[in-house]
Amino acid sequence: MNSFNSKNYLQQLSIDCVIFGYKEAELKVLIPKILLKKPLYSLPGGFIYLDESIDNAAMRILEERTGINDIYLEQYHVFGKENRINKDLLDNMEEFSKQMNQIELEENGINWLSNRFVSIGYYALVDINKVNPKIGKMDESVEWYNVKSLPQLIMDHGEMVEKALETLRRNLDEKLIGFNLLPETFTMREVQELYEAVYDKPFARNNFQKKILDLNVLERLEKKFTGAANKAPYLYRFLM
Amino acid sequence: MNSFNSKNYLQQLSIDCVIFGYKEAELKVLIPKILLKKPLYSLPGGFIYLDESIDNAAMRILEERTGINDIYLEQYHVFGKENRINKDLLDNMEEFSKQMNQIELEENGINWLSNRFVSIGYYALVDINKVNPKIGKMDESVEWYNVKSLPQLIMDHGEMVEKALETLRRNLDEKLIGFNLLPETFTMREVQELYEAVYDKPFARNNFQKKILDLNVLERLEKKFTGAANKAPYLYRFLM
DNA sequence: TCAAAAGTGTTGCGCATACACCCATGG
DNA sequence: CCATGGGTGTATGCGCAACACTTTTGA
Repeated sequence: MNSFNSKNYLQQLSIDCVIFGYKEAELKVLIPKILLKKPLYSLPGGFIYLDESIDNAAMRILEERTGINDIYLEQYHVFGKENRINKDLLDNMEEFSKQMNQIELEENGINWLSNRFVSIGYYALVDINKVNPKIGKMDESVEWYNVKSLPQLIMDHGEMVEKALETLRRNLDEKLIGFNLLPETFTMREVQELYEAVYDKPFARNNFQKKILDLNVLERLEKKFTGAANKAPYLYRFLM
Repeated sequence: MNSFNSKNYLQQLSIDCVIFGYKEAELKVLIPKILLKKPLYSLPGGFIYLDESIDNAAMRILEERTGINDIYLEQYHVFGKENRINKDLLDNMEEFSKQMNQIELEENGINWLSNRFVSIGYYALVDINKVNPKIGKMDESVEWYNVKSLPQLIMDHGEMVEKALETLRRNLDEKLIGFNLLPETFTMREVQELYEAVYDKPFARNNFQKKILDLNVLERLEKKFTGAANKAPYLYRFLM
């Protein structure tokens, strides 16, 4: 891996990704923890090469983090307040950077990071079972957090998650993108619990089943016998 | 006015505005014509000062063009293909720039404009009667064009209008933003013709009236007598 | 009195919701 | 045989679309 060189990137423009996953009836977001004295949590992000489209940059950043590359991905908002500076990070790098000279600062991108950045927000929907979260160079760990109980995030990243969730809610029904969060086959109960996690409200079981089946985008497969003392549910596969 | 200095702006990031107006049952877009041998049409755009939010930059650009500043304005998409360069403009400035030296090129922003730009798309809804389009330094003219018969636009600006119109259609009902396109008072027919212009399809008069009135956002005022030999329509005012 | 445009009412359909019931499964 | 959870059917209300009818206006 080459050392950091800010000259390769578009200046003062970044990408941040809200990566949604789903497991055990919870909508989750992938959040790295930055390795510093005071723990900082931030969205996975990155920069755009001079000869790279913003969509490709987002895909590259996602692949770096998740190891998978056929991900549902959508640009949803640009965050560009005038004072959008990564103050949390800089405050906690003071002692770190004091021991460096100017050249070292440049080489490690510290000066670069002290700039104002306009950030393009993307959200991604992944099958959480296929993801092997990769810990970045600056990170201590990467974890899935329930979207309802995220740790405090740096800068405006909390707001970025909020807006991503709003967009997901608006698009879930219309674009039928929810199935990107599920494994290859799933039961109707899983679909319902996913919807309930996204909208944070219950749905009536019979009406929900009817609504989803009437979309005509699911193929009914064999039954799933779990050993439980009840009727075995059908498995489904998404057709599009 | 100061001479152009690219150092004052965020690099390689621009804003382009699709300014919608409405008149005579037509949805219109404000398009400047760039002053060159070959006529070029482009969206009104500009750049972002280093200490300016992107929303404020968009408002400033709009005010420069329209003279009004309480405009409905919404960021809708970022356009960032890898080769997004203003080739049309550069091709037509060759002889122009041949006669300049390097310093003059810099001073006039010609070199700056030859860069790749990521552009944030905004759309605006204005009361066309309040606007006095201002001709920019580089422009030959600024005109309102029917969105259905725009001239050929440079770069991806045609695509930008398309996407802005899609967004407007999605938001018109949900956010009740259409009234920004109408004058202070208006008849129900005008509202309907506006909707028909936006969606490019007819609506049934009685059902449309009922739908709009049931929103409870209009105040019914006095009747409007035009001298025509038919029942006088009510005037309405938008309440929000 | 008449044409043109505005205002209002009625009916039917589709969709979402609420309630109810039956079925399969393993202990 | 029973508790549990899955699958399906029916009634109701609301919003939208299609139809019809009445009212106002100035020539």
